[in-house]
Amino acid sequence: MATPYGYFIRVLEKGTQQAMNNALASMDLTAAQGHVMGFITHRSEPPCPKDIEEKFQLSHPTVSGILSRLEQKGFIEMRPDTHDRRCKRIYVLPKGMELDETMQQTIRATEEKMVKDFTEEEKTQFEVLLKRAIHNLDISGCRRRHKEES
Amino acid sequence: MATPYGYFIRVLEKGTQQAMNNALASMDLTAAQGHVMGFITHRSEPPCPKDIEEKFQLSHPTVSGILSRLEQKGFIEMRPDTHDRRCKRIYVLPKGMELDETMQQTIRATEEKMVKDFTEEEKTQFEVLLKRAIHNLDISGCRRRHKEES
DNA sequence: GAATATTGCGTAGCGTGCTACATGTTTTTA
DNA sequence: TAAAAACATGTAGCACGCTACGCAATATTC
Repeated sequence: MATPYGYFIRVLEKGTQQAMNNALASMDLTAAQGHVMGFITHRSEPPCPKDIEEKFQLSHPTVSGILSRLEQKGFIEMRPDTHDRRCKRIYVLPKGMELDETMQQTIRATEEKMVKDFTEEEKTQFEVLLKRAIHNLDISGCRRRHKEES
Repeated sequence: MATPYGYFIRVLEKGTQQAMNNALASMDLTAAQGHVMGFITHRSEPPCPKDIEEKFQLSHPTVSGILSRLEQKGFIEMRPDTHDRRCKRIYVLPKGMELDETMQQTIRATEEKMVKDFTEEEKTQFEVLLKRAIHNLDISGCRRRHKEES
């Protein structure tokens, strides 16, 4: 076992997940739900589930489950698109809007905590290495076809 | 959204997970199961579930589930410790022993693919930064107390 | 226009992560 | 020795990843 990067990545991922969960718990949100809420709130157009799948590289059932829970909590609402009835449009409800500011701040604070003693160079390096590692594996999240980055 | 490290970490973790799953699928193993099998096989003493929890920073129910599946597949066997009947000792069965060589090789190959175009310096740097990020979050996996590194 | 392919979503079922609670076994304390 | 604390494991129940399958709506092809 030369250098178990996989181990560190697992632990780090679990750590960030947990830190986010703790930070967002007071808002009745999980980490995944928080990220999705942020994305929906800051879209010019109400997105479809499909957009979220692509953005976060998640499978449909995963996104579907997260959206159900968000809907159940009264943060969002889903209505079929008027033109293409296959698509569902996701609308943020007032209760969901209220979360936004605190949530973004919380997410940001947690991100920053992780690299709190990194120099600017190290931050850049870290991001570069993460991206290259992702590229090397080239599963690119799922087996979805590539699209131009949005 | 300054620098969403969290995003890259999630994607990278998912990528390695998936790569490992694909690589080990032919052996009827998942990534998690493979890592646990490796640990059990290369222990001088047959470990307890507790040892695995500490090694991989996982909760008891998680480890418990993985071990059940490994046992069901006939790779391992669990018997109560003779001296302390609270503990279960985990023994690798012949069918599990057979896996080892191929499995270790596969895991290693996937790890190396991830950093295939990294210089030695970059590899070191990557590991250092991952460790520091983990330390900064200091959830240290779970809420378990620290122990001397084994 | 009709048959076919593609697309978007839903559900079933599983593995892996968690917390919270219960059980039985040691160890410690009184 | 008896009561209490600590410890290792088990189970219930949930969130979130996945694959595989099915259905309805749109697009494409003939």
